[in-house]
Amino acid sequence: MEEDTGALPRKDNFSEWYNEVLWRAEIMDVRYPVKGLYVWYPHGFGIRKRAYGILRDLMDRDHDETMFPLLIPKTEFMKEAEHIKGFEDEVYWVTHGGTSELDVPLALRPTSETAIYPMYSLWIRSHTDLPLKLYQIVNTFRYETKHTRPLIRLREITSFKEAHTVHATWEEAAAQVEVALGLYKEFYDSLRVPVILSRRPGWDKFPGADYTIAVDTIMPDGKTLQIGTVHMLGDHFSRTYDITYEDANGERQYAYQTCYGISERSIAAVISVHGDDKGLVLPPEVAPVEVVIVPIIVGKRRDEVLTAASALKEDLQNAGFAVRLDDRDMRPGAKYYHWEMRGVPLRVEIGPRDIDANTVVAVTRSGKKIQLDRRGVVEGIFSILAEFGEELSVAARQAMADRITVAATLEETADAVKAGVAVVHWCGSQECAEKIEAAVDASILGSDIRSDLIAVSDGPCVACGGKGTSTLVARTY
RNA sequence: GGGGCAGUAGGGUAGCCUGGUCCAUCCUAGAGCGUUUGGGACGCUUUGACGGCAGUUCGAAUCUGCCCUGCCCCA
Repeated sequence: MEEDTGALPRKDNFSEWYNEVLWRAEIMDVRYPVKGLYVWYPHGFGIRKRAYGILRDLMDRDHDETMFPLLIPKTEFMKEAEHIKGFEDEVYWVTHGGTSELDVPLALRPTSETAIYPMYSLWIRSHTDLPLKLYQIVNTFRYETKHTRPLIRLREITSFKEAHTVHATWEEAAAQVEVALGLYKEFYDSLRVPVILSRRPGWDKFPGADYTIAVDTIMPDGKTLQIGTVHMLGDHFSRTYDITYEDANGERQYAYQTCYGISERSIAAVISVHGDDKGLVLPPEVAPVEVVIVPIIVGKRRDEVLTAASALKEDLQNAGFAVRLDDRDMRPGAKYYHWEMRGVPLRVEIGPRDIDANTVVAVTRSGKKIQLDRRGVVEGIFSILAEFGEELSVAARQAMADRITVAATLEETADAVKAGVAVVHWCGSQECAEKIEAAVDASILGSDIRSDLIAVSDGPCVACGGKGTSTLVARTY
C-alpha cells in the first residue's frame, strides 16, 4: 500500500492527478478485477466514515434510518413505466438460484423506489402515519456503459444515502424538498465544498419525478460534478404502488412523495476541491487523522523524545482529536511527505529542542508553522484547526467564483465552459437547449439557480432571443 | 454504440518491430541486519513478474485469434 516516493502529477493535469492521488493517498484501489467496481482502502474508508457520520447526524434530526433488500422482484420493478424507461438499460438481473432459473427474475436495485414503495403501501393507512421520512445508506448497482471512474461513475455505488418521504399533500412534499436541500447544503458546508443548486430541465429529471433539483460543484478541470439530487415525485409513485391514506374526513387519498440522494461522489468532491500538488488536503471534520505527531528522534535522547511524544498523544486523544503517533524508523522528512499525501490537516513535531523549551512545533497542511507552548497545546490546536477549516472554505469558494462566467452570446458561452460554468439566459425550450449544447459542446444543467455567487436575472435567450432566464451551462462528469 | 492504443514483480519500466544468448533489465517499494533521524538516509543480504485461453513453431514476453482489463478519440 505504500506510495512511491516522488512527485504527484500536478493538479492542473486533473485527470492524472485524480487517479494517482486515489491510490497514493490510499483512498481506492482500482485493481479489483471487475470493471466499475473498486475497493476502499482503510484510509479512504475512514474519510467516508467521518463524512457519512456527519450526513447521518443531519438525517437523524428528522428521519429514521432503515434497510431494505438489495433484490427487487421484476414484477414490482416493472410497474412504473417512466421509471423503468430511465433505468432499464442499466439493471443487473439475477436470473438463477443455483442451477435453476428463477420464476421471477430479481433486479439488483439501481435505486430503491420499487423496493420501498410496495412496503409503504402496507405501512401507510391513516393521515396520522404521515409524514413518513426514512432513509438508508446502501449499495446500488448500475450497469454503466460510459466510462467508469472511481467514486464518480461506478457500477456498484457503495455509499448511496437515499431518503424517501411520504406526505399528505403536494405542498408538504414540496416543502420537504426545501428541507432536504437545506440539509444537503449544510452537509457540504461541513465538507467545505461549495455547491450550486438548480432545477434540472424536464428531460434530465429523475425518471418518474415532477421535478428534480440538483446539487453541483465545480471540479478543478472546470467540469461540474452532480453531488446530490432532490426529487419531487408528486403522486406518480403513490398511484402506481397504491400508497394511500384515510384523511380526517375518512376519505382515501393518494399520498405525495419525495426522494433524495447523495453518494460517494461527495468524497470525490472533497478530494478534488481541496487537494493540491502534494496530495490530499482534508478538512479536519472528515480527516481520519486530524493530527499526526512526528517525534524527532536523536540517538542519545531517543527514549526521552518517545516518552514525551506518547504523553502528547494521550493529551490530544483525551481532548477528542483523531491523533496518530508516527514512531516508525524513518527520516522525519519522509514522514512529512507521507502524511501530506494523505491530507492530514496538522502535523505536530516534538524533539529534544522542544522538550528543553517546553514547546511543540505545529505545521498545517497549508504550510503554516506555529510554535505552541506545551501547556496550552490543546487550546492551540483547537484554534489552528478551526482556522484551517475556515481557510479551506474560503479558498474553495474563491476557486468556484473564479470558474463562473456570465455569458451573453454563444461564443462567450463556448469560451466560458472551457474553464468552468457559464451562466446564460435560456428560454426553456428543448429546441434551444439542443442548439446551445451543440454550439458550445456542453450541457444545460438547469435554471432556478440558487447560489450566492450567481445573480439571477431575466433576459433574451442566447439561442432564439426570446424571453429567457438565468441557466447554468457546463461540461459535466 | 464506433474507432485507436496498451497490459512484464506491490508501483513504474527495458526487451517485442527482426522468435533462441531472457532460468527477463533498471528504478522504486517489501523482508532481514547494522549505522542513522529538525524536509524524501546509507551499507550489506534477500523475496517477487511476462493479463487469460487457444494457436503457429523444434522453440513464444516477442507472431496470430478470441476473451478480460485499462487509457484515449468520436457518437
